[in-house]
Amino acid sequence: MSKTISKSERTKQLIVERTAPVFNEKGYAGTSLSDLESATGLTKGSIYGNFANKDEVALAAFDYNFNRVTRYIKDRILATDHSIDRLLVYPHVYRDFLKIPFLKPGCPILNTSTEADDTHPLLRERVASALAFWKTSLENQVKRGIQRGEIKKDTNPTEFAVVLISLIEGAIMQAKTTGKSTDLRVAMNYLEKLIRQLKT
Amino acid sequence: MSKTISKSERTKQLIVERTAPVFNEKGYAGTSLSDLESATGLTKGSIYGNFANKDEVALAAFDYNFNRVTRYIKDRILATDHSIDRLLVYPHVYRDFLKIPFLKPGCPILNTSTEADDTHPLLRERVASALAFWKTSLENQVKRGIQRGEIKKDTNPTEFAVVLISLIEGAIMQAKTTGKSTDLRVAMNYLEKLIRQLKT
DNA sequence: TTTAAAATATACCGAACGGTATTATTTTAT
DNA sequence: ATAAAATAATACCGTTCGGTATATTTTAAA
Repeated sequence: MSKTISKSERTKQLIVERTAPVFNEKGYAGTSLSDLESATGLTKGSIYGNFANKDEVALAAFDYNFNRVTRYIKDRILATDHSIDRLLVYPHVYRDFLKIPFLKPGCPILNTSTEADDTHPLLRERVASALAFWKTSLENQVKRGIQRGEIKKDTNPTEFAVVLISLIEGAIMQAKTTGKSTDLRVAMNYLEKLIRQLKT
Repeated sequence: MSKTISKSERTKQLIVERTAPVFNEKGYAGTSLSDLESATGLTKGSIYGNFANKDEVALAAFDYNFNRVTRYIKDRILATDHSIDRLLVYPHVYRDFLKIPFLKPGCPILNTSTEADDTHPLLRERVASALAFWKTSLENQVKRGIQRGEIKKDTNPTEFAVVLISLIEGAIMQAKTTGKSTDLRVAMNYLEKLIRQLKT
């Protein structure tokens, strides 16, 4: 099927892969074109032959970073069956968040959101979509659990989703600031208790 | 006592007051010297006569922003007596977070943390101190409540502090990203329930 | 194998960056 | 009132910024 991948498509992909970690670590304003050059080993001319401007690279980089986390979580969720176990994937993964190499610079949603919310409408919009996707996915997991009789019927899917996201993102912020994952573990232990209480 | 406030001290204060909101909105890397000029109405020469460099202005601006939030909360806490009521100040204040003018650009801790954690050691250190102060203060409030018999004895002060901070910061991030405070309210309603459950 | 097209590198643009030496102007203390 | 000292404005520094026109190389089709 996909026998022919054009050269430009390959370099485009390379640019995104190599620059995505830089954008996640340094932020949009903090990442310069020369950063992009040294990350890719390409020149400005080459990068701008594949992307219209810095914005487009940043947007593609965010998508790449977000998809990577999403895939990481999804793989682990699909490896389990019971709804409670599926939800437990979150505290289990995020407990060791800082040990996952490609997530050292933090959560792309959190990093990008705080920088872009008041300054970069396009990027903010991407983050908003990512967040909405995550939230809906969580709500659906809860609903699935209720239908299957694995999760208490009076559970509020939206409240659970918002609380889970808040706990994770808030705890990551604390861990990144202190440099220790103590608080992250405390928060994830709490989240785990919370999830187990949902069990019928 | 403080009859003589030197001119330089006054302008120093003016620079901090005027630039603090800019730093909170645009971030450290996103705020330029010309931004500082237009925010203060002063020239570079004047600003650099009072501060050694951009870093020092940014550090002072962060302290200013953090103290402002802290004072805002503290005033409301000291106006109540019962430990549960004191803790309830947090969800009550942060529910309307985005409506408080000087907090429109978001929480200074959250904004500064995500930008500085991997890029700006001095600034990161300031945020770490601010966060530690907040956490300790929360733990002490819980301990006070236990001593007074107002809060259940088996309450874990550290866990409560970490969870409260996570819920607040995580929910702010969501609200800032979506532009709506719906999720912030959901999270604060949950936090309120959580606090009421601590009551003896 | 030749050749046109596509992709990349080179060399450069004006603007904005953070920062500073010097000059002009206020304050302040006498 | 005045001189010294403190403060602010001006004018400028070299560097880096994001971006681009042009030249060169690489790729793929004929």
